[in-house]
Amino acid sequence: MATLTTDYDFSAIEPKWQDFWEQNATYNAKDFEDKPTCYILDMFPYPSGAGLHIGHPEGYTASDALKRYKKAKGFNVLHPMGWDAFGLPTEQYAIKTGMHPRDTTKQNVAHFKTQLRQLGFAYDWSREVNTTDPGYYKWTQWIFIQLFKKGLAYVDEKPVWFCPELGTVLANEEVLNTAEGPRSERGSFPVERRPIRQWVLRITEYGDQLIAGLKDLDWPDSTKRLQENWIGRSEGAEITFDIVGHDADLSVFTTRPDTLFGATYMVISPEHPLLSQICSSAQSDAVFAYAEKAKSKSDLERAELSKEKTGVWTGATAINPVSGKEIPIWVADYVLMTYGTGAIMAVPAHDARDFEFAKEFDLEILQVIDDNGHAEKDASGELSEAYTGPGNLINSDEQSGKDSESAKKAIIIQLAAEKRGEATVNFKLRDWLFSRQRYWGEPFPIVWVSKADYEKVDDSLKSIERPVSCQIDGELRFAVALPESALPLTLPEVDSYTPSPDGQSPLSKAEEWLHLYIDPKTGATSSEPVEGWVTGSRETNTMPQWAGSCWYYLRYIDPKNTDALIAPEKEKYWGYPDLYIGGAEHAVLHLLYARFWHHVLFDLGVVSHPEPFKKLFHQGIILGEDGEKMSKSRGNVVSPESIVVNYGADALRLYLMFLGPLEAMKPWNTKGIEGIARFLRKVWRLVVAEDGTRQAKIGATDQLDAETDRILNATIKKVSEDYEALGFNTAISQMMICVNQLGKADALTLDAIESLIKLLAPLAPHLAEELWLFLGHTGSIATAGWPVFDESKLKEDSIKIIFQVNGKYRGDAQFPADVCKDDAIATAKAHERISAHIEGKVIKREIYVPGKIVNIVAV
RNA sequence: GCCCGGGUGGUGGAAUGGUAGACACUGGGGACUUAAAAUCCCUUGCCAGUAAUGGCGUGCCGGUUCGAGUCCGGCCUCGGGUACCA
Repeated sequence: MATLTTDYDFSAIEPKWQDFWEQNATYNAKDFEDKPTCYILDMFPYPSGAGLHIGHPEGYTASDALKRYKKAKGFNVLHPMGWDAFGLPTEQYAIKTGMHPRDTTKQNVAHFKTQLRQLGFAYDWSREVNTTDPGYYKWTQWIFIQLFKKGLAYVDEKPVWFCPELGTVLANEEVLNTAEGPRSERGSFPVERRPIRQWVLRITEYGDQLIAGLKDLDWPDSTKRLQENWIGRSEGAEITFDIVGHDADLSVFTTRPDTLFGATYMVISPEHPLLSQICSSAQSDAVFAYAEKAKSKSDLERAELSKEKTGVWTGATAINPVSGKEIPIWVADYVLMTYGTGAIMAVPAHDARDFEFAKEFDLEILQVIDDNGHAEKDASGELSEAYTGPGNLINSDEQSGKDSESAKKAIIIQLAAEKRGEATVNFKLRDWLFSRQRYWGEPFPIVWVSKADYEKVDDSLKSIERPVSCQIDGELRFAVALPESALPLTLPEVDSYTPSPDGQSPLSKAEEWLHLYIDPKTGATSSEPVEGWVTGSRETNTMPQWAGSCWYYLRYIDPKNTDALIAPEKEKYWGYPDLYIGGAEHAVLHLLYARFWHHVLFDLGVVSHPEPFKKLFHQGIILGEDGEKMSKSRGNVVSPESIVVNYGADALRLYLMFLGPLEAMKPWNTKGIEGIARFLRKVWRLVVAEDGTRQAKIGATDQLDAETDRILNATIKKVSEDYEALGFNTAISQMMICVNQLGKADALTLDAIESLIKLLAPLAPHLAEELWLFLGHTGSIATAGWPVFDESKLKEDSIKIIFQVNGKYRGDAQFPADVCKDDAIATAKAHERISAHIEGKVIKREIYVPGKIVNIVAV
């Protein structure tokens, strides 16, 4: 099968080896093989119609190279690929063209796969997964049922972001705050708030575990911190205030119970349920008008327009539970209904927002924490800013004199005794809005039945501790899970993929699919009435795209299992991914959602480790040549395909890695690839002579000259270490140095050339395989092992010592490797330039760093 | 505002506290060639000098050190994330 070209002809070489790896299953993982395992995971792509972007091959080259390196080192490597194929663009295309999203997906996947192959990525395609495959989403639905039964899923009608253009609700995280107002992240369409019935997952119940689990993860610190901030755990207290003249009381959450004596007013959110009850008749018009205005604004708009604080007094007052003072209750939109209790105690002296508000409306500011001179004051000694630091309490009756920390505890204990408060923990993290009013997603395996029928349904199909109910078409309905035997619940065929303008999913029009009869004992379903069965209607929402991507890394381990999500013995053999490579744009959402599901699966006993991704690496973004983000509108997009045509996949791979550190954001530079192309031609010519025969100097000696030998061994060492640490850019530099040196040498050993080719193989696999074959080997270089360096060859027999005067370089000299301190210093002082610099000066110190430096300190 | 990253030649980037600029790209010069491509060699931080050499140089200011791109403190600036979370 050899193509004996005399020149480096990548277009002939590359497809041949791509076929070879696939046909020989060279890089397929083998379950239970008696070798150390290595599971390398890429973030799987959404197969869009546009095909691969230059950003995809960056991370994928790194993982492919690492995979080949690990394989050569003797690991049983699992490196799979799949498709995150549910999602909006495909569905938008379906709405426009009427083409079934399934068919579009099939085409796009085929295109992506071809492109990935052309780049030489040798995935284990026998383990390919596709989130839209019923055999896959059967288990996505299965996981949902487990969440449902554990009481971690519920339905809520609440104001959510709705995008009329996309016809669906969006999670808070999928909405961007732009100059034109809130817009959808995908497509940048206007979005609005609408109350719609939603499935929600109680991710907040895992808040503590998700924070605690971060501690042992080998992730970039910045990503861990990002998740930590996003979860936003804060410890504090819930405190109850009596309202004057009302039976109702008002609870607030605070992280600063130590400042309670300084609470001089309270604020409730405009959406607070108590608002209409407590506001006085005199104030009700003003309060109502204010609340209406606030409601029309979103959280994002409120924040945006928050240059000045606004608010209205409700006419009500509350009692400060420790000072007994009567304090006014205001309504203001700077207090969010979605965090804590939707109401706060305002301590203007020690909270920047409350301070600003108090100044605006001339409310009392009482300092209760001694700032020790840290806070700015005006001429009359009044605070001119809030002091938010800790300190000893003042103006706080019996608590005065205590420091913040002990006062917090003391006040909580006191309040708890009076049943007016308790220590609590709050999270910034909200429950996860888990439904979309779309067609192209996993259907919920849920049937809605009446209350009377619900009571007949077997417990195994229910969320027992927390029954899920809601109003559908004016009737109270209860959620029942389908039994496992009914999975997968597949998508029905529909006439139109267009969601209705009222926010109903296209599935709501699939009448035959929608209405059914269900056996209350087993959950079996039928489209015809059966004696003793009850009527029900299916859930018409579908799951968001995150669902399928939450657990795909598990399915690669056991992709075809029809009886379980994953077989326990395979799960134990492979464990979790040893390395997960993907963009930092998923630092919060995908990685948090997947961790949440994995924690739940761990609690269910499905997996044996609580955390899915022990080690995470973010590849950087490749910018356009103008240093800006690549985008069609800027016209700076580089297509991988055109590079492959002109330079070959090996050149593209090498160049992507040579651009800079993998984690860095770096601009593309088309000219730079010439250097890599030159390098590959040099490697080729180092082995293959112009007449197509082996270069005569290979094997012309059985001993390399010392310098070449040293550089070769140093290269094996550095390249191995760099691959291990994903430092591909410096590995390539070192291989260039090595190739330049091998080119200079008069005679080479065969072993030297073979070592170099092995080192290069992970990054330029096609070229390496071809040269390996050319040198007379049969079979893949993947099985040829990894070169080993000889430590003794790294030592130079003469070493260069740098001479400095006062820390400045002034010369150097060669010494035998075992030179002693006194000789080095004596030689330095005798050196022409050194003596010129120390002449007439007093030598104060002589520093000798063995084998490296002599520094003479002279004044 | 807060939280992360960065700032090194004309460019991408190298540098366990030890000669800053490895390795490349670009530019300049040369060899080979009828010519071009390819290839090879020299050169390429700035200033002064024919040169040897000297001075200056890793965003800015200061500190620690015999010695700082690297460690510490304070700024400036660019990029990303976040948005009143009590």
